[in-house]
Amino acid sequence: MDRKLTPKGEAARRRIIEGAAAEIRESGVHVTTLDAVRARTGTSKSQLFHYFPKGKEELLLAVARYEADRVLADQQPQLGDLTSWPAWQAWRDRVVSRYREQGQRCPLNVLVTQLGRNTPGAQAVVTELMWQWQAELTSGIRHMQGVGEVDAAVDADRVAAALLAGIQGGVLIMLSTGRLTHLEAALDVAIDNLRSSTGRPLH
Amino acid sequence: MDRKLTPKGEAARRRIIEGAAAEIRESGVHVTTLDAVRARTGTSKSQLFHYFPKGKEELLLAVARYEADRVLADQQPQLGDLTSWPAWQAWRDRVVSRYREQGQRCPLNVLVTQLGRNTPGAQAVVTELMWQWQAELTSGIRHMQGVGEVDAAVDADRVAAALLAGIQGGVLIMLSTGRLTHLEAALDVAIDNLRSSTGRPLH
DNA sequence: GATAGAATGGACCCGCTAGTCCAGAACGGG
DNA sequence: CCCGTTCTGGACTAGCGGGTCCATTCTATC
Repeated sequence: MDRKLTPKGEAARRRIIEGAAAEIRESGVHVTTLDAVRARTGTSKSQLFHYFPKGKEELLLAVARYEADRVLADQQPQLGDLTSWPAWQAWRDRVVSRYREQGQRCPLNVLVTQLGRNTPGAQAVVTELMWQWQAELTSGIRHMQGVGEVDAAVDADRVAAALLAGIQGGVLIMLSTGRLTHLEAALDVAIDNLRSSTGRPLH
Repeated sequence: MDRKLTPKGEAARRRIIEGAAAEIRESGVHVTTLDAVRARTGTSKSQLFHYFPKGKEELLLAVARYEADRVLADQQPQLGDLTSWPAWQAWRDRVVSRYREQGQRCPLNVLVTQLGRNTPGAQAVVTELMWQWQAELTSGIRHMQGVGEVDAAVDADRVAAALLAGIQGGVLIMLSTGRLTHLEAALDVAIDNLRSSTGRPLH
């Protein structure tokens, strides 16, 4: 990983990763060829193998890391500040509008369903992403419990897990059907249920 | 589609589809080669193109239809009989145990994330599957509203959409992380919220 | 400004895979 | 039993894509 790279080399390496990521987002990982990446980034075959000696697999792993970082970053600062109902709503709107914009070019889904299946390394990246994402949601729910807006008896971690699943599924269904309704439903129903939990009779 | 096929031909065609489906479930669609299907099903190259003249794409579409049929069939009869809380629980357990058994070899996910992306035809198969699945869930919720077990003010279709998204995401996360917790959480939280909806103060 | 190591260009190779083709076997209706 | 159709076997092709290799140019440091 930490080979000696001059600034120029660093820039080239970065250019390759970003170009590959873009190419993969547009075309899918199994359609993307090294030659397409090479052409898009204005590099040569030997550069690809110079910066990623283990070849395509190593490049894909780097792309996975790159995309994973973006997924959560794209939801900030809202995701890290789920401290009131308007804040929850703002985050919800942010998520929905982001997925509306990007349509079929979905870094998250590419990462989870295409990159994440190939190697244990990429799988670990996905797992880590899910872990962090859920931690943010759990933290938001706990905060709402702290200020009495959510029933203290709610299992924050379980609800966060369910919400995360709903988001993942909503995105997946959007990519299959072209409709955002399921993503919106998952978010709205989850938030509604949290909001109306206070004073709800426990079973 | 309805070419003249003798019983023998029908059987061969069927054998090819099932073999291809099994191969794809085990190895993934982009790894599965026609030669692997050929070897597994004890057929020859010319047979593959005899029964699927348009080649691999046509075969994959047939596999998509085959797998889509199985996904819902595997949840029956429970999915079609969501008429009491124990019945809901039975369906929930059925789903969980099925996905626990099959582990990484998941027809649903192969269909949605690998087959469904290639052609408009396969995409339509996936959309249709989601549509039917959600209709079954909606129908179950409406029935519970009819017998007074779920608040009549609940938007059955929206809650069903959210639940479906949760299932899809739960399965997806299971395939990424190896854990069933998110699928279970999505199912349990959704059912819990339905159960405790009666008498809940509406926002 | 010399020199070692990094960065780049691009031709080449090899294996793999979808798809073609033709010859021949099996089948079914008359 | 005959003949057209369906079914099967397997060799062959064409092109693509990952990976190798070596020659050349650039860059940093002393």
